[in-house]
Amino acid sequence: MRFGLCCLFLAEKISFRTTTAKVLSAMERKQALDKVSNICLHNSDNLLLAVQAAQRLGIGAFRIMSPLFPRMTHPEVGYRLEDLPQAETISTRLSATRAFSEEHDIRLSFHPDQFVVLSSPHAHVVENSVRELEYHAFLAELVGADVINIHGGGTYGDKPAALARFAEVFKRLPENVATRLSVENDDASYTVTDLLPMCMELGLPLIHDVHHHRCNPDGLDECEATDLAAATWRGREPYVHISSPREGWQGNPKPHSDYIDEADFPQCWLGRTMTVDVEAKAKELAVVRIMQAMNGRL
DNA sequence: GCATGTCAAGTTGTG
DNA sequence: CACAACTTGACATGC
Repeated sequence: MRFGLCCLFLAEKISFRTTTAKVLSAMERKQALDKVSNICLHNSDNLLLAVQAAQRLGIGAFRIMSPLFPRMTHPEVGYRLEDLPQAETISTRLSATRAFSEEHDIRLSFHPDQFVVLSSPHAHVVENSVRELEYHAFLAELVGADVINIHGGGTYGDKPAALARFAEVFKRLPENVATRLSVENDDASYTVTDLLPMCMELGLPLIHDVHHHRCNPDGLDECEATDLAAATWRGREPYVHISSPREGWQGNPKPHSDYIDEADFPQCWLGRTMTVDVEAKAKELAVVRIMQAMNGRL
């Protein structure tokens, strides 16, 4: 079992920069490309530092933040890597990240944000979503990430119809996206039970988020959900997600706490081969703490 | 320096 | 009906 860190560090001096479309659009094109080039290089440098820090801390997976190349897909201020003055240095840095990650078996993934909705009835939403997935796949190929994980999206009052739209879009995705895509149960709409038939049909891996499962239960117990989701990975190492509720289980359980409560770690995960992404505000400190708490029982 | 408002994008649930 | 939540802060601006 390996544990994964999501996007950011708390104590380590590793940071990622971003910018906004508004700022870039107020600049001359060349000036904007200079600015974004500096940010992309900074982020590529820090991504290498991130996987090195993960390796040093015994963390076996890292989720890369989506805006590694900020606003790359924006219709007005978007750009290609080769447009950036420092493109070559940036590529070199990403290759180094890939080489380091492969050498030390650090698994890399992406989790595009809520705007990626393949089940939407709106053509422009789906179109933007596919473009966003292509951007993630482009980065994934450069750094050697094997998973791009999204949610089912909205239900629009009819889950089967929404999932049918999802499936149709999936079948048209470019190969570099389709071979990396996974879908995760969420805390409001789609459960493991909802997603499983589509995942089996499409050969699409299902990520079991046990916190979402507890917020949005479907009758499966955690072991059943874990087993069924794991089978969709067809021999690849399954991913699962865990977090603890900030206000405890008696309050609103959805907001994430700083650390993982050991009691929230499913017993039936013990001894399994899988990647456990830790979604906790204390970031690498939370990952290290739960790894130590579970030490000897994995 | 530090506080504050803002930032592309979707959808759902809460007050 | 506005707004927070989602995986989540960081940047730009003005004092």
